[in-house]
Amino acid sequence: MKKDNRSSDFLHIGNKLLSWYGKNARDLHFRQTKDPYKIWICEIVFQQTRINQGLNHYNNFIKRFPDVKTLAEAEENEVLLYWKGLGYYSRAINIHKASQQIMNDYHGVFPVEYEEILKLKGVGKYTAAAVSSICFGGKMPAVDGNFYRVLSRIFADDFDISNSKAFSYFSQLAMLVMPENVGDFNQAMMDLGSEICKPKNPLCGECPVNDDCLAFSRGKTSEYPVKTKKVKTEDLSLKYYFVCRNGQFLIRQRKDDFIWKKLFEFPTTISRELEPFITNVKTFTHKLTHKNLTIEIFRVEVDSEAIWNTFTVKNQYIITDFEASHDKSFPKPLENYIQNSLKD
DNA sequence: AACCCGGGGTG
DNA sequence: CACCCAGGGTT
Repeated sequence: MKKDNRSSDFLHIGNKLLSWYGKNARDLHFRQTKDPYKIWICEIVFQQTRINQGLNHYNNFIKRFPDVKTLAEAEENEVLLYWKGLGYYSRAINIHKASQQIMNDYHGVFPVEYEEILKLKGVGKYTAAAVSSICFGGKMPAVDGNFYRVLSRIFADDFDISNSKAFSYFSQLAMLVMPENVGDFNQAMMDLGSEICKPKNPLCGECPVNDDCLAFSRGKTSEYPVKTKKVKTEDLSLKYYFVCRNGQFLIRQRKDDFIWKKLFEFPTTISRELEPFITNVKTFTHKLTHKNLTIEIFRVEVDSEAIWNTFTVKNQYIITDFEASHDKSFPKPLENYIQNSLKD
């Protein structure tokens, strides 16, 4: 009786998932390609992002940057513009750097080996496994939040997914289940996790592996996965000055630390001479995953060209207007403020 | 190993 | 309101 790592008693689970995937795969057009560039962009766009939320961004991005070379030769700010509103902006910065890595280190040819793909900026073990398996027949499970949920339920495993060892732990569980066709298996797990084995109210009646699911047979799917670490949010206040004159206003680019990396924003301070020009202030709130923002925007309508020039030049602000601001990427709440200003 | 990074959807 | 999402980087 042969007994290697791949002929586990649980292999039939992976095969059921494969055959389920064959009939029930979500109709996503990027599944029609094995172009590693497109799959890579796809994986980055949809990190921590639901398909419906990122689909337009993905399509527009691919249309503007259809290949590695086009992306590598683009300006970083234009890449950021195509990422506007998606969040986690370091993804855009890293994707751009990685495209230049591919041009410089791999002669513009997307690397085939998992270990090489892993060297690209912004590509971690999940993404390297996904691209490798989908495009090149790699044999690594693409372990993500779906894997955690599905596997912890099937095995009724209470391993804490907050634990930093969760990735390697569930990778080993995945190996027990994983069939030969790893690319389709990885995507099957994504679809099952998204459509059937959902975080709340999973559709176990429609699940192809409900016979194999310990959590289901025990009526305890809601207890998995176990996650001890709770999300904590803190309050943060931001104050901006919308300094404008003759339809123009002042902006600057943020650093690549803290939130909204390298996005554009309004001045956060003004000189004393500008204070008399404040005409109104708008206060609103904006929720981020780890922060509750309170944002105050003081509108400063400058009627003195001398003061405008002095302030603008001294602080090296960028002068823009409503039309030109469409070429820059602003944080969501500031984007909204600019849009509302058009109606005033 | 702990912490940080967005925006939108869900129950 | 808490939790989740085709995670990765930094410290």
